[in-house]
Amino acid sequence: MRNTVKIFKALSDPNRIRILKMLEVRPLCVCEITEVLQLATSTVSKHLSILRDVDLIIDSKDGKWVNYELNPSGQNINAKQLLALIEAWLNDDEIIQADVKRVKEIDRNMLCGT
Amino acid sequence: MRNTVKIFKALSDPNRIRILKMLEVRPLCVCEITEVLQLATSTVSKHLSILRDVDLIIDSKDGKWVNYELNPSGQNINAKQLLALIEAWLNDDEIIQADVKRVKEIDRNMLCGT
DNA sequence: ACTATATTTCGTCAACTGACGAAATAATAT
DNA sequence: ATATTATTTCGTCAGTTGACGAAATATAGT
Repeated sequence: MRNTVKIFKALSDPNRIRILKMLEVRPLCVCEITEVLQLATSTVSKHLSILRDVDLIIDSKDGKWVNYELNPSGQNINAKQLLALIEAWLNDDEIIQADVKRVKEIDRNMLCGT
Repeated sequence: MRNTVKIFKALSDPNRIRILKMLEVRPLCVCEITEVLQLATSTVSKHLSILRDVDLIIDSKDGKWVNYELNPSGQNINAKQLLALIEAWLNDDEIIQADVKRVKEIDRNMLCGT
């Protein structure tokens, strides 16, 4: 029960939904997501930790970057099923479409480092 | 997007999840749900209005009672898919099992009326 | 009309959430 | 070691949420 509520809470925020839809395109680092959402880095980092905490996404270090991606072979059945639903949702949404377009344009080497 | 977030928010509360799982057993009136959850009537009524607002449940008047039930032929595809998921979830949960048992014992004529 | 019962609406309050900037931590490069 | 860049953690603040009781509304029976 606790876990079920927790995962729904994790999905109860537009910015976190946007992050999940962006990660459908490809894995992203914090600075790329920050650029698209136009939020403070600390805010994005918090959102990512909430999503990771309920197994919707996983992270991996890559040098000074941290890559986040959708949790593929999720051991968490709830997370897996919800991710599958969300993949079919919101693809017509204006904001989501703009985010996806932006994700395809950006490159962490342009954005973050010099 | 707004609707998607709203429906996840509706599901982000343990008492509202308990209500949905109780309604899997049978339609219930506010006083029956109040008895099981042991909350103030006004609180339960508010929870129900939140669930109804996102098409997870529907209501119908029956004399002085208001019956609530899961939204069967939901026009809202999101709600429909989520209800299907939740039906498969939490059936091993202690609280849910106790609620279901209680729902089967109670009768609105005992509880509310004389 | 009056009473009783079921439900909803309203106002209030404590707890939680999402936002930010500043400080702390981690890794790379000089 | 020092500087630079990426990310996380912490403290703070405004806005939201879930709880309650009291008052309002709706229906049934007398």
